Amino acid sequence: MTIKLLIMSKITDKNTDITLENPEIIRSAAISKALGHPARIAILKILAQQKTCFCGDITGIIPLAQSTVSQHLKVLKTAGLIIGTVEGVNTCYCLNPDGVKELHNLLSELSTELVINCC
Amino acid sequence: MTIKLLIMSKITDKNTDITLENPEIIRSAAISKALGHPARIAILKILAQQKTCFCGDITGIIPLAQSTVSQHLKVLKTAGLIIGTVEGVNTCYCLNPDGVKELHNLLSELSTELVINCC
DNA sequence: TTTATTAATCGTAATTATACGATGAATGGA
DNA sequence: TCCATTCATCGTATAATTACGATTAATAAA
Repeated sequence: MTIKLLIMSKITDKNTDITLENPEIIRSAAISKALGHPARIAILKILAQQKTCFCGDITGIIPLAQSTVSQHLKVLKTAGLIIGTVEGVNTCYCLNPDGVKELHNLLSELSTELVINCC
Repeated sequence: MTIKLLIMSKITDKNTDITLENPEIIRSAAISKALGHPARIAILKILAQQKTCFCGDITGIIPLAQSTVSQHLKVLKTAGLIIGTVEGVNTCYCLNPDGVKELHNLLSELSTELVINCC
């Protein structure tokens, strides 16, 4: 086995081994955690439906205080699932394509792995 | 519109409307929350790989105290993602097919909705 | 019967999450 | 310039999460 292949297998191992240090597992958990509140799923769905919207729009739709909505938006932003752009006095939020793609890839990979190997 | 259709449309609305009371959103968030920790994703992957295993096996693989693993197993069980069967002094855990299917359906539906409508 | 093993639960401590109102910075309009 | 609007952040209270060791109940083995 060449050194290159050895390194490749190590990289592969790192992403397939079931370890708490596995970056795929860590990232999947982080994304799932961000999805782990009804308000945040609702926000993502609103952004998917309306493409872009202001923080105030969301506050109008979801019956939570403005500060609470802002906190949820921060969680989604920190998780890389949305992007916020300041437009004058408003902040325009939209889905982050990269984050959403990652979400889709990681979660469909995981859920497929689970359904296939379901007892 | 007949009464039946009216009722059907109401049921449909209940599952498509973006509300914090929408059962699909609530369930998706609950499942995501259960996935929201690396240890729990690792446990699910172990169960997918080994089909069934005892609590002690998992404790051997994941570097966490037995009580902590037991707590994570409880979270997954409460979320309906795994099943635990007492076998003598051991408890045999396996994936819950119904829960895993629900996970797969809800999360792929959500992630597809998000990727399709990504800016 | 006594002892060992397994795994759930209890008790506890530290951290994180969730919600709200209040405050403050930035911008737009009067 | 002054006021209104928007939204992030602060302060804060409460609840939930995460981790651990200790304990307990149930079963298996000696």
